[in-house]
Amino acid sequence: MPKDALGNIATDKRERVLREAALAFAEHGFSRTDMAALAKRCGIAKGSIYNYFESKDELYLYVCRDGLERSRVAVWGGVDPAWNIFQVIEHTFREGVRFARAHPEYVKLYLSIASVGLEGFAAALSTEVEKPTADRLKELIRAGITARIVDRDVDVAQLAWLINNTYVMTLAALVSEHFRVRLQVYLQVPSDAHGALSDRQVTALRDRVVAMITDCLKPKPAHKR
Amino acid sequence: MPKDALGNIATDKRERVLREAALAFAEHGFSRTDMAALAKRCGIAKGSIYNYFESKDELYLYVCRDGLERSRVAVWGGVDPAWNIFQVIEHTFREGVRFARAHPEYVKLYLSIASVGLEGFAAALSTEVEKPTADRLKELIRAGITARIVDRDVDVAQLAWLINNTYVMTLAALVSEHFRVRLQVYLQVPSDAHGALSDRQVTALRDRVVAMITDCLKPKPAHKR
Amino acid sequence: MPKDALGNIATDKRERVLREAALAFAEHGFSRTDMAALAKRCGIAKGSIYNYFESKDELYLYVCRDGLERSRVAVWGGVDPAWNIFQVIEHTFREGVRFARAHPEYVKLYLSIASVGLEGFAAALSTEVEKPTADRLKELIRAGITARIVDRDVDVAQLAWLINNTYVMTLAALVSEHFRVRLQVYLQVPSDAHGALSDRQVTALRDRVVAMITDCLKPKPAHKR
Amino acid sequence: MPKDALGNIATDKRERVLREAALAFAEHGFSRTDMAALAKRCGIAKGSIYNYFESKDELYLYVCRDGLERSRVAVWGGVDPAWNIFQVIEHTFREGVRFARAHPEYVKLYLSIASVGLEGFAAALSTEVEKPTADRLKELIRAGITARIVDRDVDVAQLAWLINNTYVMTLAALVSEHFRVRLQVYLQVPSDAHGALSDRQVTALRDRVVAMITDCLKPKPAHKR
DNA sequence: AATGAATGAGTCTTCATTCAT
DNA sequence: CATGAATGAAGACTCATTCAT
Repeated sequence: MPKDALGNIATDKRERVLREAALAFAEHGFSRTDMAALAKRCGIAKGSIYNYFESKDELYLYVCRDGLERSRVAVWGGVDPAWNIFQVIEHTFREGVRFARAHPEYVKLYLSIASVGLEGFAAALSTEVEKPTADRLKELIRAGITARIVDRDVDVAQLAWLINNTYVMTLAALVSEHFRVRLQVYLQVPSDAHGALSDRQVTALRDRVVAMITDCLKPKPAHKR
Repeated sequence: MPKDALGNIATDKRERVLREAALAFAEHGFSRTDMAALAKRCGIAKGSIYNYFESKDELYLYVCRDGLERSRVAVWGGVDPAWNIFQVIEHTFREGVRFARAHPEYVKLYLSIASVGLEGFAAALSTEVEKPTADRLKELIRAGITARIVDRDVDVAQLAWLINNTYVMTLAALVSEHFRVRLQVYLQVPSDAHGALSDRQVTALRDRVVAMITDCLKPKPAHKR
Repeated sequence: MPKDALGNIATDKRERVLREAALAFAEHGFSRTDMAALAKRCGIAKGSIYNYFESKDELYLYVCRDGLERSRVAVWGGVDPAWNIFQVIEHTFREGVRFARAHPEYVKLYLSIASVGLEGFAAALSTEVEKPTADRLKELIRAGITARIVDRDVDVAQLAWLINNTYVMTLAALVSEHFRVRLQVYLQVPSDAHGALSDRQVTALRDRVVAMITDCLKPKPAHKR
Repeated sequence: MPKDALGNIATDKRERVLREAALAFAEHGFSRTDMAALAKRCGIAKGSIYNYFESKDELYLYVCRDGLERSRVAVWGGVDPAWNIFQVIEHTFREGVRFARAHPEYVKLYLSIASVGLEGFAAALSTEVEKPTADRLKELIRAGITARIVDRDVDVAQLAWLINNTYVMTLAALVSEHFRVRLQVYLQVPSDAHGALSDRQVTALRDRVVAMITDCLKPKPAHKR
């Protein structure tokens, strides 16, 4: 969808544009991001952006897609096909949290695609983004049931949804003021003066959440009989 | 915070302004909502809005707050203090879903306070909105444990968070394109041509979700022994 | 020119309106003075001003005229018809300075009628305001020549103009940032931290200026022969 | 202070903008000058002005400064360092009057910086504008005293102030309705139907004023003895 | 491909004035 | 005569996009 020119420029310039655009959109939101200011951040001329992309909309869509792909690679890239659901959850939550801390802008962009006023974008991305994860989670749960490491009575789809809800809410808490406050109100995690969570707290939180999910998956003793 | 004039005008005019503003902000988002167009929708002159509110920002904040209060009343207003956690969940999910279908705009506004670029607003509202629900849920779970209708080993705070996550995601699916698609991808709920969920589907979904939560809460057979 | 209503309201309310209007116009200038804010300062409703005056323009004109009349009374009111030019200058400069310190707003309004963009107003007021003073000054100088206390060779009209120029510039320095700075640059009068002139400095300045004028008027020794 | 773009555009376009802005501000005053109308006068788009200047305020300040500099060059540019005070007064009044007739807008802008409501601007400009002239005048008077062409008893600072007061009032009379009326009331200069002064009258007026000043400076016969 | 000046529709906000109560 | 809500034209400023160089 971007213009050919995007492929013809130096790699580091392309990376710079995509990075700064992601940061800008994440920081100010779509509407409040100023193309002129963005160009300046990128160290290029205003007009140059329009050599790479047709419009602000297209740039936004591309940056979102690109960011979601980067997330996917970071979180699922190292997943071993041989792993079971517990190993995968352990891994994806760990990598997801790490990625959210390293690149909050991409998580923010993910959250923003659900934003009011941007539904036109969402339609294009939602399935594309959610389907692969949903399918893998469900497949892993089913495999877990077969392997008798997951309770046989669970509602597979529902549980996959719950796991991903938890994942999304956990990452959201790391990048969004609102979700961080919400999480703290529920889980009573103290925050420092600026409201940020420490590495230690984040790790503890992640482990606590993973434990909860594991607990939901585990075969119930009563049923083992 | 609004100007005195807001309190001096006819009730139905005030309601009209608040309703139309909520609809407009929910439909287009904060930035893309045009004050002139909004005034026209309200059937008043552009300048009149500025007799009621200092600025677009103040109007937005007021409308959000107002909408959140309306949600609270609709969902928690009919809760009987004598009810246990299961009854309350049953009730709040039922009323929450009903409210979301009747007034998707308010749910959208709730989701929007987490939006990028509006974090200044969020700070003012997040705790105010989340705390009461969090406290009540946790209190109900604790009471349930005491009454031996809830598993004694659950992590109270975590479970309250999980319940509310589920609530939020369910309602979000009713008002947001992205969350609806996401839910359908996970739960494989079919949608009609326009992507909307039928009443029947929504009811079934709600019951399925409530059942899952109930299942998480119930004392585990293994522990009963 | 004002409406009848102005004459029908309590005297203290009328005084309040005229005083606050003078202060407001002097502080912000005509264009930047807000009728709503002015009404609030006056402790009356916005609409009430329009019961007294047809328009902002009319109010402004009336306030200017009123202020100029007050100046005239304050400065020329106590002038004894028997006094000579030196006594009158002594008196008017003393009272003028006193008035400017007590009511800088009226002096500011005088200066403002010369402002660009308000020439329509000026036309109505200029002659009305300047003529009486010009005539009295010239008459006094002529009488001084007859009485041989003023040099017989002076250009009467020119000197009257010069005296009034000096008067205007002196008062202007007391109420206007620019003219104060200008005067200080020329006369090297030090100012305090806020740039204001002390009573002592003002008195000294006034006497110095009056002395200069007196010097211009006095018969030249060379001519006495 | 203006943006870089101002320096990058064609010289004639820049000159056009500065000229039209000076004319517009001088004609209507700051507040009543409409940026959209100004842009049209300049033959450019509304937004273009904002490529050159941050705001209306900045444009105004720049135009004033620029105009004052032009005045300075026009009036003082041709002054020969060897000239005495009489020659300089003769020259500056002649050139000042010529400039005021050719570019009344710049003289109006000078007068406007003293206007009520614009005092913020004045602070920045007053000293900058007045100091050089004040210093040169005082130096010339002092040199005149040394050369025995100026009365040794004059108050140098005061006389410099008086000379400049006269200069300002004379030029003001050429560009401002109020000051013209005021001057005519004092000096009984007749005006034509439109109130304007003819070239002949202006020249006569100028010579009369210069003569008065010269008279104030000249050594008094009494002292010559 | 790069630049950045030019554009003008669009947006928020102000404010003098009116008028129903 | 008092009030203050209502009006809508006006005005400063923004910004995505274009295009000549």
